[in-house]
Amino acid sequence: MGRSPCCDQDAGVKKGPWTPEEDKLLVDYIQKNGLGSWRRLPKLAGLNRCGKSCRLRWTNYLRPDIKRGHFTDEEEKIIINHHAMLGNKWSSIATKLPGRTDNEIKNYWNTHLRKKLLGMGIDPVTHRPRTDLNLLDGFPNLLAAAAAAAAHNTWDINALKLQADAAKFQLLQALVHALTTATATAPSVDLMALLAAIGPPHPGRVQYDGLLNLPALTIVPPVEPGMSSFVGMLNGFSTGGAGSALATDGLSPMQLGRSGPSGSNMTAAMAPPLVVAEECNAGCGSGGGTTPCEETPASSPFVGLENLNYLDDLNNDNWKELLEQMSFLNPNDQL
DNA sequence: AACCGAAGCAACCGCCCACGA
DNA sequence: ATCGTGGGCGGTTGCTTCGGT
Repeated sequence: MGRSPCCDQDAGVKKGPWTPEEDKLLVDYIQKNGLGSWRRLPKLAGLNRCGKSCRLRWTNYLRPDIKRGHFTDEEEKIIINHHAMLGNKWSSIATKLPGRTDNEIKNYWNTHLRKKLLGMGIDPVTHRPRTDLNLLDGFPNLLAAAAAAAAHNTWDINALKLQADAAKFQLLQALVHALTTATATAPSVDLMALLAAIGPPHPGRVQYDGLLNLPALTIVPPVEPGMSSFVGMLNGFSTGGAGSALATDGLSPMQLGRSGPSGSNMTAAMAPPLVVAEECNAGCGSGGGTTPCEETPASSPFVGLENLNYLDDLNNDNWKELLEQMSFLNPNDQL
């Protein structure tokens, strides 16, 4: 097979930015003759460019149906949703955005959306909440951002809500870590009371006071640097908590990582996925594989989450108080 | 006004696959 | 079955613009 001898072997072909004159030659030729062999096109069109360069210039810039300008919120949403499912399959994502090129989407992702997700505490690669404790530093800001997003009804409210819950989850981990670590100062009684207050035991809520039943928790070595794993919590979350004081109701299935019935997917449970790649239900054979699904997903990863009542939690001042109480933790003490 | 670093983006590079001979 | 070619794709580069000092 081998790599095709492309323009890189053609001596003297021009590289770099295209001039308006070159653009005109290319556009005129394609309008007159249509798309054909890109390799032969430069010579026929009178361009001192390689065919590949002509193709890229045409598909990414000169094509008449190209839509330029700022991406709308709706387009951003589509990109993020599909990136969560397809990964860096920019061309596949581009098919969902008529007029946008894969290159433009890729650049927009790298320069805007990636940073946006990072700013929200979301790993742009896994679309899961970042698992480092530094996230907790920004937890109050996260709450404020989520509240602001709710007030303005912006699209990323669900992401923020989920992220806030993920942060809470990590906060609980930090708390349990602190409570079970000899190096930490003994928590105050107020902190204990606060823990219980955050999660009153009613349907649809994690029974956080179960965390106080620490002997029931099994501490295992960190699954990766900076993370600890609490089998007791994990089992409680993923199995419904038979024998555990924890209930699963307070966290969505997505946050629970859709781990198997055994709860063995420890990483997923410790880092609840914000967006879960849906299995392709269009029969294309992809979904979980490397082949991008070309079909429109049956549902957005966010669909259905709107019904979850997160704002009550976000507005729960007890969380903010808990953060303040958590000051006994060494900020540099990673889990 | 000049300098400098960061950000944005167009374009290029090189690997890969599909397809026809 | 093998090979050559065309073209698609994701990653990277480098130029330009912008904002801060």
